[in-house]
Amino acid sequence: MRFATWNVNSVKARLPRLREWLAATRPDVLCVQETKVAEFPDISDLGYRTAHFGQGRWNGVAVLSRIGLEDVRQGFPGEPGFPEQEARYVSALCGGIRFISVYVPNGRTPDDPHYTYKLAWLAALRASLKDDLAAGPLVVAGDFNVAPTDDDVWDPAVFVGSTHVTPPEREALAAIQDLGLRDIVGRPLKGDRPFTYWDYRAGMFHMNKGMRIDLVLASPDIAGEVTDAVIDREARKGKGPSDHAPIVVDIERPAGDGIR
DNA sequence: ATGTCGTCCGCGGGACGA
Repeated sequence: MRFATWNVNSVKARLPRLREWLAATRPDVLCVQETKVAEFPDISDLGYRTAHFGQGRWNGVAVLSRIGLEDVRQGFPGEPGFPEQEARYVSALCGGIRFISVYVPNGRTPDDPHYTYKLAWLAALRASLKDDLAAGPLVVAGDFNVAPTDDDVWDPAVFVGSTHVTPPEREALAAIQDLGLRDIVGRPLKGDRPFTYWDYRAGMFHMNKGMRIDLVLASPDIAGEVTDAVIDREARKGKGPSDHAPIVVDIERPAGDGIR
């Protein structure tokens, strides 16, 4: 079985590349972030069903699956809003695994109300995941907007005083992992840094000045079945890429336990 | 790092978010 996560930065702008990538990579399940549309485009011709929580101009998350899509949940109990709920969480059961696609609030700057919102959102997500973990195998994947350690940013000195690297953000993320979720780090296909995001500006991708802010966290049973995990930097190249690369994970479990 | 790209409004390019 193969699954993946990808912040596409607008599914409308990315649709040709998303379709090509799905056809070439054929994940059984894909967690998508930043769809930026109200309705997800029809990709049923590629064999995928879609669970989408869209908001329109901002945010938007989806789970795409070709191995079944049951018990869809848009948002989670106790989820904070700003002030209203935003489209940052959607989950579904696919082949007996709960796949959760998350787009964690950016936080903007540490003195911004959005930063407080980010910390509250992560704490509430932790409480929700604790219940989900008790129910069975799960994967929570997406754009966490937190670099777990200084090794996960191209130059820690540049990020002093910025969001994504502050101790409270890292502690909130660590508290989620401490539930027993394992961080499945993708292999970089070039260089030795597992970055998943490079700013569009200033040739950052070309210079490999990136960040690892997209994460795949898996329950122990799933983590123990991982045979490979790769950051598909090819998807960050060329004309009209997202600023994030997909993380593609292979596990030895047969796709969908026959549920297709 | 603030060098780009996406959205919206609304018809040209500015405002905003990331």
